[in-house]
Amino acid sequence: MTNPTARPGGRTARIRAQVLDAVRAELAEHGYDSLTVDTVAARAGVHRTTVYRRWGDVGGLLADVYDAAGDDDWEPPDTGSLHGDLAALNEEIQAAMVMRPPIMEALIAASFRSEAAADAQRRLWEDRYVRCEVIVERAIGRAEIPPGTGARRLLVTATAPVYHHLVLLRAPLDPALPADAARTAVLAAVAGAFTEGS
Amino acid sequence: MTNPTARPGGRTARIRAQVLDAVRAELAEHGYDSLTVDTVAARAGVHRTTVYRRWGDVGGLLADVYDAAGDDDWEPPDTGSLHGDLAALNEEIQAAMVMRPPIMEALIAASFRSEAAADAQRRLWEDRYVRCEVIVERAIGRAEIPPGTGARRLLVTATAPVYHHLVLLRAPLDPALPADAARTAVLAAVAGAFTEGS
DNA sequence: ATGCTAGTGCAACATCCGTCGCATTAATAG
DNA sequence: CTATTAATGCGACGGATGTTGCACTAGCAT
Repeated sequence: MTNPTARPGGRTARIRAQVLDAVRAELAEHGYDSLTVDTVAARAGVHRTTVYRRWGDVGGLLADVYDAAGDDDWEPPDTGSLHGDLAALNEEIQAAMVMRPPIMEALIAASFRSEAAADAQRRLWEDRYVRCEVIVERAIGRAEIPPGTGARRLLVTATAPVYHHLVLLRAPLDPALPADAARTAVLAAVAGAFTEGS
Repeated sequence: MTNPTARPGGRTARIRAQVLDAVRAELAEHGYDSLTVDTVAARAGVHRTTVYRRWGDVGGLLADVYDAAGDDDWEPPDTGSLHGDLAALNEEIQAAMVMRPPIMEALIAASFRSEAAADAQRRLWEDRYVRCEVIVERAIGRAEIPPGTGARRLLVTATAPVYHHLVLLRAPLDPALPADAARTAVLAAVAGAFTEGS
């Protein structure tokens, strides 16, 4: 017996699909600036009130777009070397930040205005870091880096400069940065920077 | 002969001071959320239009608060070791992000909405990184790290994880992170991660 | 089919946000 | 002191942003 109050029927799902499609389309055509509840509702052929009631604000819309995307098929790169994996990962991050439609960029911007978007962003990054731990495990298996290397700290060291450069400093894209940051993290890991006992 | 159109007289300066004080007070009492042009104007005893004309938006106000602060007296820490300097620097960054009133945090949030705030932020960070280059020079002088070590890349490697943790991931404050990130950067620098010729 | 009701459409409303034209004030030059 | 003219005050406006009450539509159970 399902919850009698729930009603995930055809119309609800259909409207959700219409609205989320409208968000993606609007994002692709006019970017994050013109992404307002009104615009999305009009494009989806849905009344403003419906969007406000179900999603609350723009951040809620983006968060739902992200959850709906549910990119559960994503896997971290596997190039055969730690440096190759990290560099490829950083390239993906850099590409995602410049991507059209700029979903990633929009989500980050929205996370400063909406709690829902901030949560979606936290969930996304947490998920990604967990999935990427296999990169470190493989490197340990290849004896590239010492056993006991902390995966999370290594991954943050490798990727943080890319985010810092593009999101915070908003500096022009630096093609060498992904590989450079990856190389730095590898050298630090080899030197034992991420092993527990000092 | 000064420019006859300029008029930096008493009233202009007085109103600027009133408005900037109001921004700081409002920020301290109610945070960044309730920091609107209207609120600030009312608190400063100034008309809304005046604020809109001179500062444009909330980002402009924050940018001017920052410029007015003009912390030209700031100097990077000098502890006697590269690791000590970087760890102290990261501690300062972490403290600035938790500081009350949250000027730094507000400036970052505003930089996603206002071009003026984004510029102020860029200027601030650029200035800080340039000033911090002396940390790397001193370390080279002490023969802690190889000559030719790129200051900027070393500094970004050391500080980016702190920003990433607090601003993007919005994770709870990690007291060990400043020292850890500093240690990582030192190890990478010693291993030659930031020297030009490979 | 029929009734129930979650979900939606609709319109009116209250704010907030930013801009504009014009009157007024006050800093500066002479 | 007087004239000039930035800078400010003021009110009104147009548009965007959310909210609310009510009617209605369409899933779902029976």
